Amino acid sequence: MEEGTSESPSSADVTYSCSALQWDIREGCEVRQILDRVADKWSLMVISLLGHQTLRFTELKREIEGISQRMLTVTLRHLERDGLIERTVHPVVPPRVDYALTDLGCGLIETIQSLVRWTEGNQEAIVRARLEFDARQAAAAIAT
Amino acid sequence: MEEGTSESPSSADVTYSCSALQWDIREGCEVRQILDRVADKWSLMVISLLGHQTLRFTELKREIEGISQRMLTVTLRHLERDGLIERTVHPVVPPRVDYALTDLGCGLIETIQSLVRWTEGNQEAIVRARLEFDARQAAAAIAT
DNA sequence: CCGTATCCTCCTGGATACTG
DNA sequence: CAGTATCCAGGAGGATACGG
Repeated sequence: MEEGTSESPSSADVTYSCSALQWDIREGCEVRQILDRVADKWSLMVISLLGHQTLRFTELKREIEGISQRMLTVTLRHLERDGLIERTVHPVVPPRVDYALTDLGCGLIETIQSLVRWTEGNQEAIVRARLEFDARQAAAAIAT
Repeated sequence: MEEGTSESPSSADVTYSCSALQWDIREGCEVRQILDRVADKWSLMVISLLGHQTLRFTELKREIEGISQRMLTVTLRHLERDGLIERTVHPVVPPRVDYALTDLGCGLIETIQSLVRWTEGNQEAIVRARLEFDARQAAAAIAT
């Protein structure tokens, strides 16, 4: 497992005061780490799927088409380490492992939804901004 | 500029229905893209700094210790493209360029704060979960 | 079934040097 | 001052094969 154990290998521990958001961003700061987890390519998929129900490894893999076995394992371990999901091993053959959201994980879903709603409410504006921006770029390129 | 122009180079356009979060995650979906922007290593720093006041390029670079000139430029372009910040070039010598948050950007700050508050409110639980997890890992490793 | 171990590729992002 | 261009190292993540 080479992914970097969230131990924050970089020793640069600079502190910035960001009063607009009322927090200090440090390398390896909590906020940063949670944000990284939230923005992780697969984490949100897993969290949202487990929002409905408990699922086992293979079921998750089947639902999340495109994820590799390795990345599903890695993602699940991260979420488990952070206490967002719970892993239950049933001592049967063939092995059966269930994954479920913890209370902490449920709370995160609530929070994320506000971000999602904001995005949905403003995505038209964003798309429009991008089109305008790209148009300006293109115009500038032609002028060269 | 090799960073991938958000044009979504991957043609895999799979759709999953995630009713827990009430949205479809597609490769290149809007929600994903905004989330990526929010979780970007430097974006939040820039946004929060511009939350107070208009700043120029060098001022931002000075405030965000550790950022390279290239990454500041890239980050600013992305935010500008999405309509979150506004870039004003003053035709003077030496050149002066001001960056300010747009209304859209201000709205994003509001939204992010709920995530930040959640993180702050739960970071003790998360740290505790990690310690327990790591302890279990260590115990399992010794047992080998 | 549920992983872990290994390899290998591509992308991100830092360092550096150069322009208007 | 405010970038752009180029090069390059390191890590994320996919494919594959194997183990309990």
